[in-house]
Amino acid sequence: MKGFLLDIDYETRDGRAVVKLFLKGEEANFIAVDDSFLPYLYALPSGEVEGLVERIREAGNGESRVKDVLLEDKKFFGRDLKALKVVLEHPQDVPRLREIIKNIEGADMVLEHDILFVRRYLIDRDIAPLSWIEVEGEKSNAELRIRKISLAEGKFPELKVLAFDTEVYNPKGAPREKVDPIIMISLASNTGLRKVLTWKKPDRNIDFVEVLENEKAILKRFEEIMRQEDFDILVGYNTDNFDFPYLVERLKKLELVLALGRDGSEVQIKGRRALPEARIKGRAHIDLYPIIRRAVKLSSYVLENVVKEVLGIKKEKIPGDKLWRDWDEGGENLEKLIKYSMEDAEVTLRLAEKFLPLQYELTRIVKQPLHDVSRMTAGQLVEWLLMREASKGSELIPNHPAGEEFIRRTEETYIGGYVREPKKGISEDIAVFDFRSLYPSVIVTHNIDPSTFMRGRNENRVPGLDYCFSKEKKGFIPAILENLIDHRMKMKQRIRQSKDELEKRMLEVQQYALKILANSFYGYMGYPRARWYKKECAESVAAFARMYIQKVMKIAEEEFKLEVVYGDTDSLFVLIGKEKEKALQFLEHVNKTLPGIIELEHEGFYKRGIFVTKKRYALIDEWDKITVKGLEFVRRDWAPIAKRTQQEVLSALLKDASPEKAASIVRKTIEDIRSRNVSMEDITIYTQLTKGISAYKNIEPHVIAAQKLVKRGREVAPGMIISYVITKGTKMISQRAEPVEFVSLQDYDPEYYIENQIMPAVLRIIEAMGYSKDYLKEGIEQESIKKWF
DNA sequence: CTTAGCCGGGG
DNA sequence: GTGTACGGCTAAG
Repeated sequence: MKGFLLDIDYETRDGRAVVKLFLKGEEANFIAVDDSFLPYLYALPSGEVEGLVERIREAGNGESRVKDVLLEDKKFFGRDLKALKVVLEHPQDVPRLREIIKNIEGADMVLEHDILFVRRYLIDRDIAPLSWIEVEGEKSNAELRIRKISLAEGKFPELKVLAFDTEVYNPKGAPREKVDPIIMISLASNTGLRKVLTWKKPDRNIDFVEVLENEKAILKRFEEIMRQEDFDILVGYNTDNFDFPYLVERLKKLELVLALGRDGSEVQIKGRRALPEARIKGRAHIDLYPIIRRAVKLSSYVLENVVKEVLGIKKEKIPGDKLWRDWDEGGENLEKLIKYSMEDAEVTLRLAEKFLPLQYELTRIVKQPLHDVSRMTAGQLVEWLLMREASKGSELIPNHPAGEEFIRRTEETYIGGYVREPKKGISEDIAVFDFRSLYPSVIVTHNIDPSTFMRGRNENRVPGLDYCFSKEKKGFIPAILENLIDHRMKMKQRIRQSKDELEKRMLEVQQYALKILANSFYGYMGYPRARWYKKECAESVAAFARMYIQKVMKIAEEEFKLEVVYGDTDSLFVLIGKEKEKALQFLEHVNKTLPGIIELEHEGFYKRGIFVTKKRYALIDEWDKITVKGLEFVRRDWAPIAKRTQQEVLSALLKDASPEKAASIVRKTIEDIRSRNVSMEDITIYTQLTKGISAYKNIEPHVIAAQKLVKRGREVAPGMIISYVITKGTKMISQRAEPVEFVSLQDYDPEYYIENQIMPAVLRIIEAMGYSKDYLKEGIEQESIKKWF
């Protein structure tokens, strides 16, 4: 039978671990089970093997249940060796045996003792989630008992995706599980479902509303819809951290059981100490929040902002204190609330359509469950890819670093990329070049791998270091990376040839997934938690890269007489004047001198740029599109006026090339602040109170402001956004934070807003203009820029 | 300068 | 569940 693997899990039946595969069949969904797979670990013998085998078998007698000990030929960091595979009864026997073997004489090391059972199953059976699987076996109850399993061919099927959002009554700031009910559940699916489940009837009929008796009833109805429509994927926004944990607590309180899992199981919240995650067996639960955080850099990840930046949709947010009032007041306010809730689910679905395809592709490359892959960092993705490749090539998988080793690694540092000190100020007609995937190319070209690393030789030597990398055998990591890069090149070729837009889009996502992975290998080797960590490798990649970028800069300056105004790691910015052809000649020449797959590319032309310091600059292209790096105000506890002023200054410099105009904008803003010609909104700073006031050790401005709210008889609770302004006075800044509702424009401290908000935002840029203090002082008798402003 | 503590998203 | 985040920023030391 053929099935598309959606999810995998295991459970214990009669003391035996049974792997459960959730499959989407060609006709119907089904569950297949496999009880033939046993957990194991490896022990490395330090000397004579016979005795060790005996000792392990004896140690296993009784409680620890050793099924078998097998001598295998394996490799460890490329070296051939013998390892003992210790096969056990149940995954939970593994940690116990691990401890026993560690203390047995003659065992050097225990390996592969912490690989989750189902993940190991996927690797060893060589199957992958979101792929078609051929299973042979016999029906037993509602399940198929697997006799044989293998990968199969097939087209990616339509997956049924449900986006959902819950609204919770919250009269005291953050809602309290024991008291505050869930008042709405909104649903939007790619099968056309649009629905808000609630238990308060709006005055007028709204077609997508289903009014039920009470909270319990909407929860039950949610379960019913889930089971009837049998969704493959469930998406939400911050649902790991809020919606599902809250739902689970409410269910306990209401003494209600919801079987949302495909096998009738309940939602499980895992990882209490770290970040929680909500698992729904048989379906993938995807929380878009962590995905979007990794995928796009934004100043705020509030849903409304994400939707605005990513989808270009304007959507209003209902502030926390308004939500419960709207519910209480009913009438039009209730209708508004219902519509907003519906909108939340709808935009979540739109975001899912945008971000899920990449997760699908990463899942298919890394070959671990979608639920897990969607929560992995880039380093984890690389690691799972390496783990599978290691097993294929009988490489033993190294352990994660233990306590002290991890600390040692975090303390190891090395020199990173080369950054050229910029020519400060405005430059015109700039050509930008960068190396195509420089770090991955260096790893492959120079065969950089823990197993090829040597010291004190001369072949393939790392510039400036006593390291070199043998080219005798292709390293484990470069081999995998090369494969990935080849694959991606072929994909890009197919994109160029394809005429079918849909196919192009699919291939585009695939090549992008490969790019993400390829670009993560360098970081991985320098990541302290990595199994294949090797500082010297990461260090060498950076050293080779520095050599190449410096070499190319030298060619630009000495052979082509092009002025290099800036460059960072893998890029260089040169003044090209009006001779655009020269850029291409330079490029062609450079590429003849570069070895292996290392290649320089032309990134673009810009008509103007401002360079402030390393990593801080702004460019404008021929179509007036502005790119800003390192200057943006990403923190939300900046007053709006500071950010706006910075943007206006940048625009004056880039579009008008007018430092005078920039200066006058700053001057005008300062005047406005001094003369109090600003709005409250301009100067209000927002920070969330995330716990009770007394729980804070550090007293920050928003905490002081919250204390003042309490003093005035207002209730504050965790979760409230505190809006405050900094007022006049001589005390510390934090002591001068006042809740915005208790102050007027007469109270704020202009000097604070000028010195701590406006100045940091614009001063660096203004200074980089080569704006001598003298120039700024012209006509104004002041000593410094600060005073002049 | 380094170190310790806090924050995010959700309602 | 054969597992335990993370990177950025601020105030204090």
